[in-house]
Amino acid sequence: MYLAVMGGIEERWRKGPWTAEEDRLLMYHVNLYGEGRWNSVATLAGLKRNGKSCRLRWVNYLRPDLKRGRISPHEEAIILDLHARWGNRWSTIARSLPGRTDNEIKNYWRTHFKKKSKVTLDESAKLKMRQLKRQKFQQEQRQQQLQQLQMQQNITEMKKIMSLLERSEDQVEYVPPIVVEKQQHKAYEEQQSWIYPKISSSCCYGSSYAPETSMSDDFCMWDGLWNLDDVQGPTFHAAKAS
DNA sequence: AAACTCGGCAACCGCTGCAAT
DNA sequence: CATTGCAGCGGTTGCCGAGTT
Repeated sequence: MYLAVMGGIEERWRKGPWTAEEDRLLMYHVNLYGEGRWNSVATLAGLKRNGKSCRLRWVNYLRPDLKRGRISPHEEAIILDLHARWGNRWSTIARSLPGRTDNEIKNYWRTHFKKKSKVTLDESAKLKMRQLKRQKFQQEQRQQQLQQLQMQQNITEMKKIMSLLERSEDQVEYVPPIVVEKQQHKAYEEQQSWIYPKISSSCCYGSSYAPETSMSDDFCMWDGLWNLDDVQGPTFHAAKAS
């Protein structure tokens, strides 16, 4: 959106770094009226910023619950772990790190790990990468297993129905589709409960992985399977492409 | 001292999903 | 159902300071 002024066109919205005064105005209005409705915050506060810019400034810099300072080794481990699981879903990762923003984590990843993956990796990092990739691979395997189980179940279900249909019609107890669906759903949940470990609903980090298979046994195989430059793996790319 | 490189970070841009109309 | 506006997300850019040549 632009505002015509003498001698040409000038942008209506201010851009670039925020001043202390702008910060003060924004903080004052958010504290007064709360988060959300960023476009009206911008105009009410008398800021020449668009709502988007206001939101970003608040979320990434002014929010009182933000944690300042360097990322701790523990946080780094969480980032690595969750990135292996979620890929570049920074906001999802940020939810597991209270006080850290998606932007912060994204920047941290880019400056620290993106480079590390290209430059020489020390052994511990390599080990970590392998572990993470292996976990990802196992997850995919479980997914496939589950799909196969579902298919098998559908087939047996179909067979059951077919055999029932073959019998005389009045002997058949009619099972409404909704009931079949419910039974299938129940069976599916049962399968999930043993294929997947219980995952905490409140916090995505902290959920346990499936039990580790012996590290030394399959290490060579994993080593050969993984291309260390490609951290995200085939599933991630496929998902992204679709 | 000047030029250059690089890391870190704030901010912008384009896109998507969703709710309201 | 189509349109519109908004919030949120991920990718990218550009600035700045510190370190190096």
